Amino acid sequence: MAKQYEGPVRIKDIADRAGVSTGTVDRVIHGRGRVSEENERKVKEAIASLDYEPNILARSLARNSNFEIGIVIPKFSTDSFWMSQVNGIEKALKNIRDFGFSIRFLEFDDQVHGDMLKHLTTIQTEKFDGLLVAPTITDDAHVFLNTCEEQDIPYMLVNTNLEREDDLLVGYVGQNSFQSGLLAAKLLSLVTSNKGVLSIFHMEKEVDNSEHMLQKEKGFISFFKEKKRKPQDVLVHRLPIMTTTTNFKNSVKKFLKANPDVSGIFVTTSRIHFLSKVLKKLEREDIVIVGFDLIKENVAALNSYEKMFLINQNPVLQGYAGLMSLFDFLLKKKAAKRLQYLPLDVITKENLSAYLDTNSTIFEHYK
Amino acid sequence: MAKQYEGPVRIKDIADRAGVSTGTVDRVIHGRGRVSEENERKVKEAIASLDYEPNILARSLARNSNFEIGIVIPKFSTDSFWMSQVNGIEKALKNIRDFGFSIRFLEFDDQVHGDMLKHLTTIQTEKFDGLLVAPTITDDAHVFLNTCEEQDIPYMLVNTNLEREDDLLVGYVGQNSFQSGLLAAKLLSLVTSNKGVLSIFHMEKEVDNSEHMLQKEKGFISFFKEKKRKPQDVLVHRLPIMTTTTNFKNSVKKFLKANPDVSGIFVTTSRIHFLSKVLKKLEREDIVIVGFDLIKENVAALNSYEKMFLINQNPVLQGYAGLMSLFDFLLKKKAAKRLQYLPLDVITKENLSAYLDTNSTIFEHYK
DNA sequence: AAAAATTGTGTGTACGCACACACAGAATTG
DNA sequence: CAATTCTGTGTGTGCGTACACACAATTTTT
Repeated sequence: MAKQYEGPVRIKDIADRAGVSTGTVDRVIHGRGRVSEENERKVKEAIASLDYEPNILARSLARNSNFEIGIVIPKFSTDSFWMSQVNGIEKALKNIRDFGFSIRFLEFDDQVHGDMLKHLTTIQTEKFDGLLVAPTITDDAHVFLNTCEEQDIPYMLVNTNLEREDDLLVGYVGQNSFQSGLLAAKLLSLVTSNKGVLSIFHMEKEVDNSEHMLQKEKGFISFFKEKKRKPQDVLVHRLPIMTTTTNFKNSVKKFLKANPDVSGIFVTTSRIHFLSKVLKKLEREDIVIVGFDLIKENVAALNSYEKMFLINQNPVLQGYAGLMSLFDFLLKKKAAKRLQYLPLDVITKENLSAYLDTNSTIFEHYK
Repeated sequence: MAKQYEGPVRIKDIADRAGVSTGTVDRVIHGRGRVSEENERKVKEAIASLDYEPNILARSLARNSNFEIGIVIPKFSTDSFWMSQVNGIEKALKNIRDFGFSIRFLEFDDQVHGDMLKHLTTIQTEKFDGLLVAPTITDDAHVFLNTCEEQDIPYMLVNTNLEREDDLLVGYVGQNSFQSGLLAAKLLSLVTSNKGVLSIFHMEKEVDNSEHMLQKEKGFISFFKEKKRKPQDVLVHRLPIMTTTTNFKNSVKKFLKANPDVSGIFVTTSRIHFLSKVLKKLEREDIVIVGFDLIKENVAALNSYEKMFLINQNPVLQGYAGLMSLFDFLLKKKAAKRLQYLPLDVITKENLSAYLDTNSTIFEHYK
């Protein structure tokens, strides 16, 4: 009773079996109407009994349609983290270009509140088929995404997750910020042998408007709640972004004078390289530090500061997976997983070179 | 001077530019000959200057051929490492099925010398378009791969790298065994603070026939050469695979009696869970151990033995990347990178759950 | 030296499959 | 009976592939 293999079923086979033309079958498949009930029934029966599945290659080729995806991320020309994201995005693009996908960058300055909104008119005027958005500034992002909803444009979030009830929200890809805070706490705890006081540095202007930083803080603190250490053992310190290096150095100096028993510091951004330099100058290299992202300044810091860990968010993979999810959503009409968390890679001076060697190659051939 | 975007370059564009027909362009692309030097030069110039890349959809559709790939790996029904490889392979297959790819498993027992060779007649009789081979047993593998050469079947190596001068060798994907030995040495060295003697356990029947184990040993030892520690500080110990657990326990016991100052052991296989159990029984949990692979027995070991590290080879990614490389090679006629090293993930009790959470999702949507 | 056969070089075009438009014929309406 | 709507067919398109064929240049045969 095994079904005999007759090669892939084509639309022509359906047409023959139902006694109609391929055009009619096509209209049934796409619900374009203009088919008598009688024929529609026959065609559906034929599709079911022959177990027809359209050839996705021929479909894409024939449709000959273009999908334009807008990439809404912080300006990347000067930022190696976002440059890596673009890297991943372009790798994904290479894979899906033949399917008619093209991209357009809509950069904004994430240090300027409201700058993201300058792209609102572009979104409204041109018709994008999808957007890849890094909602780094929470309130701006919500305004922006509300407009996407109005324009009926599906969007994918990267790097920072926002909770929104929205059918057009394809999903989120990035790190689990809460988990990364937890991991940072574990690392500091392990290496300092639970001695001294630990601290969180938020080195960023708008902390309360940065969802991922808040999540990292929560994760960090929750580790100590579990371990029954007193909450007083954790200091949260908010530093505005440095206007001058001297400025920053002085505020760290003041902080250490007030808290001489600090044994570890968790920096919730990629700006940890500023801290490592200052600690060296202040001769406080006994302090263990944990920060984020394998940008080049941090690679240098890792090599010169002994007690330092980096947690990498794998920006290349983020960009790659982000665009691919939109592809899946638009072409296969397949919902992406709502939350795609990427691995938290721990990098030390020791495994740095192996990490750099290997991670560049894993996308070589994704199709 | 920016290059204007004119839509995808088609084969017709090349033909126009070179002043020939599409057929001629096609013959140049595929090296089918019958093209004058003059025209060949013109076509190649046009391809280069227009940055032509063939539309992979149209190519597959037109070629209308099937590719059958043989998967030659150790039997996976009872082995969770190879099961994960199959997992990755099947994920890759899902992506490339529409391009006419199908697979067929040719399993062998890697604990039985020569078992791999039972598939030789299959290779010779049926015509495979490509093979994905795990050359775990060196001499068997060479015999096998020589036959591939005779049959003109391109092959991709996974998990274990072999040096072969061979145009049909597409590439290798897996870990850098030498580097992983180096990393193991670093970890042990760090945690034991350079006190005591370190040892390598090869828990496998045929060590000299397992290229990756030999490489791990070399990497491990080279670390200490750099650090100017005396070679005597490293003991290499070869254990045959255990016939009975008691048997194994006794040989470990004997080893520890002879070498009471051992502070760390590097196990070059995934069988580290046997060792952790024995050390617990012998009350030598002071010994730090490093081993390979996140198989379920090792996950359990990780949770019950404090001083243990695992280096993961990411089998899912290996299988995935292996098959995708063959796809690239056969369809895009693009040579894969000869060596694709995957990241060396260090896993401890601490980051285990985050690792398990995240790593499953990254293939969701690769196309 | 002429004719025939062989080789070299190149063009034209029918696939593969799904899509979508132009159009034809039938049924329905006014 | 003409005009409109509905239903369905035919066919050109997207792009690359690969075969059939044409024509020229060269070699071989007579």
